[in-house]
Amino acid sequence: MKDNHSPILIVAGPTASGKSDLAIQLARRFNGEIISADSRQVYRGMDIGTGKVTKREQKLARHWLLDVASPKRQYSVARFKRDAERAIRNITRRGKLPIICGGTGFWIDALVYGQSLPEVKPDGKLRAKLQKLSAAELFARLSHLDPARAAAIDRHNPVRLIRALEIIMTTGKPVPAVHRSSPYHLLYLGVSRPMGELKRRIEKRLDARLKAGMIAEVRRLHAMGASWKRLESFGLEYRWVARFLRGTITRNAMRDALLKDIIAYAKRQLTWWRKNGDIAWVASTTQAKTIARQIASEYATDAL
RNA sequence: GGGGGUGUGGUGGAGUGGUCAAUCACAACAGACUGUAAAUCUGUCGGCCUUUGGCCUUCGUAGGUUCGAAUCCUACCGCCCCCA
Repeated sequence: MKDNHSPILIVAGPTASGKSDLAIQLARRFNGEIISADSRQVYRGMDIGTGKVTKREQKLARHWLLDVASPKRQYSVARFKRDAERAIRNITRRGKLPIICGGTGFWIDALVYGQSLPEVKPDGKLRAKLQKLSAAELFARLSHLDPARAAAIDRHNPVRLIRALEIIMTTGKPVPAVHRSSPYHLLYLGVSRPMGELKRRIEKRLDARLKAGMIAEVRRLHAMGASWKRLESFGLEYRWVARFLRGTITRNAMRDALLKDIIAYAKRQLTWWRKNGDIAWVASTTQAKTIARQIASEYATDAL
């Protein structure tokens, strides 16, 4: 853990684990600022459905990368990486501790493990064209153009196949292999809870969101120009509430399906982190505080 | 009391004589992930084994018909509907 890299605290964890609250506590304790690593909280107007921290909570600790994009436009890992790096530099320069907090594992890893993403921007036209092809056809093309990538890719996954084709067709050269080292001194916390407890929290929170005006929020987004298709692609509350608003399902069916989907999502998040040996998992607030104390001493002795 | 219907794996629900351990969906479990990542995608899912195959036990219960039954017959039990 002793190196010259600047320290970064990460608070990751599945949805409804309580990581936002913990991050705020840690920020207050260690003079930190929070960088949200959440692929849906970057969008303006998506508040209730994403569980975005309130303005009042934002006063307790400064938050970065909330509300930085229009829901009508595409925000992506690459932009996140660039924006977050800028935020980290800004925070560090002022002698404060950057705290990455979020549930989007892919984004956190892209930022924190110094992966270089291929310099190929999404090409809407090309994607639209490729979308018409079946997975088998896409795979056949990729095998022809970039056999190495084809060998490693999930041949059934159109999203992956299309991006891989986009890269090879634009650059003509294969994607470099991933290396897993970090330019930062990582203090990687994971907030976990027993599955039963997590499910209860998810359900309770879902009902609170419905009561708090989640349906109106989605209606507003659509009125402001976010297409049904777009809302569908946001997943979870935005997907299911949009279906309800279009009248394809009842309110009860919406709630049931949504609950299942959120739970499945939490499991997928856990799968992402499970294999990551850098993470120190905390299961309770007390445990988090203990770890925080350790971090405090470490941070004081070798980081600054 | 009379008539009709129905009972399938954790759930819903197919299957109506052989190719059925039983379509499918959901749940459950496991996994992938390089600019859509709350998205997208994969595998397992009765039990056991020497696991591209073999064996065993399952389709309300008990018998029966048949070379062979989740599928046909009889009785019983449960549930539903109609008539009384």
